[in-house]
Amino acid sequence: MRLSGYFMPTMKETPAEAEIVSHRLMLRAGMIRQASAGIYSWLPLGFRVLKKIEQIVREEQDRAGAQEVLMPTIQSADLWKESGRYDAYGPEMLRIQDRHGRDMLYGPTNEELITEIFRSAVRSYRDLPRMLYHIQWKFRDEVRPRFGVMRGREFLMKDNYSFDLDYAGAKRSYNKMFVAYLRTFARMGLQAIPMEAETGPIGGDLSHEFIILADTGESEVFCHRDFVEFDVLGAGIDYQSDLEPVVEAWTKLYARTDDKHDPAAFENQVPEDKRVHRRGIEVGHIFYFGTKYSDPLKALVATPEGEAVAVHMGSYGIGVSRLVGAVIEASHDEAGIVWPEPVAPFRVGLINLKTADAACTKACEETYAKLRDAGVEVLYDDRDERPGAKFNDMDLIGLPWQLVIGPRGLAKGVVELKRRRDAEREELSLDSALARLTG
RNA sequence: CGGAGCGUGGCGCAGUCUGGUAGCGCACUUGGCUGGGGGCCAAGGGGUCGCAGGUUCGAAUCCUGCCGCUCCGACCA
Repeated sequence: MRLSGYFMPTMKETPAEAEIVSHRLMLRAGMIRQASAGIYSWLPLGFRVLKKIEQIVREEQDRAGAQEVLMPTIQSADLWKESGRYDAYGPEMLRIQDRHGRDMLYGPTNEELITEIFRSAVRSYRDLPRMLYHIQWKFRDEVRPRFGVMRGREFLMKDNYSFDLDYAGAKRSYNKMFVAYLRTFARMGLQAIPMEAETGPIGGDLSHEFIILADTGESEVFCHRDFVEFDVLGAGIDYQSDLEPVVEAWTKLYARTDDKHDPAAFENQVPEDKRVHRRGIEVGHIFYFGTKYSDPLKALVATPEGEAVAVHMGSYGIGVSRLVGAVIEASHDEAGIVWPEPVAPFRVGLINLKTADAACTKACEETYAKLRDAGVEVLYDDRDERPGAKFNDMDLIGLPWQLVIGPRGLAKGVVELKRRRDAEREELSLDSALARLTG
């Protein structure tokens, strides 16, 4: 992509409305624009990141054996009256009426709808287990939206629902999602720690929140330091195998958010030098809630004995749009965003230091073509701007690699390759730089 | 929903107390000089001062109501 024609309105100054760093940087980098409180438009750069994150979530859901569907944003209130949550949910739910005066709502979550879909099609234990998920916009009319996309009213969420015959089956599904979540966040360069959690209005009795550590996080967390070094991607995962040992390994150490925190237990179970007390951001939440919805909504299946029983369900959410902000909270510096490669909007930023210089521009154009031909996602700054403006913009948007080509270096036969993460710069020939970026 | 604050050009702000018809920096346009970390000179364009009503000869400024947004708290993916 050529920056000269790319819609990326960066800002030197920070809009007054943004308080936390991810919000500020997303606005300054031209990733989002606020439409109204807690509701955002995604501009090209931000949208690319959102799509990258969404795709990683999708791949790991599929790998764990879940199947993607797409349910609507607007739901009929009838189902919610049936489950009893139409009255229970409160003003967070955006209630609307269609032209016939029928009660509708903009879905804050989808347990009712998925259960309705399931019950209409499944009758026998032979059709179990199933895991169905979708990635869809939700709306929760928060009292106070804040933190940009981290706590918006409208947000993109992956929610998965599992259906099993009994608790043992449901626990197997729960374990699959537990492991899938660890993999999902690890692939984005995030160390997510599963913590015992309150189940909230969704309900249920087995639940973990996945928290990433970040100084600007919204909640206080307490955990064992060993969590920070756990590696989940190293070992291949067979989702057909018994995952209980993996889940146990990840849950036996102390890890709780402040509302579940027990100082005495913390001090008992965790040696002083292993105690971590930091702030964190919730990026995922998994629940087992048994027959809470299948009972009232009569999602029944026949057992091998021919008895009709309510299915055991779980739900598993990941805040996809929240993750964009969360990654930035976990990965930035004074100059701007520092994208982990898997979620970066582009892998390489190519900087033409002097577009007026024919030789320099020729080298840049050729390099741009070669990188694209090699399948590298590259953003080429071909604007007629001062070098300083280009450097600052490139640091701000945080692409992992910057390839800097200028007349001065070309005269010596070198270009500069800069790694955004640690600002390490290296002068090398254009060919070796290309080899590095395409290899 | 309690508490606090803010709405003045695309962004950041001054002007409001003490009423006299709107200003600064950045950005933008044109020309020139420039060119390795947000340059310089010159000339320009752009604002119903959130909305509505009121007071006044005269309102960004005073009064009333409304709307929007932000921050702290309680609450949540």
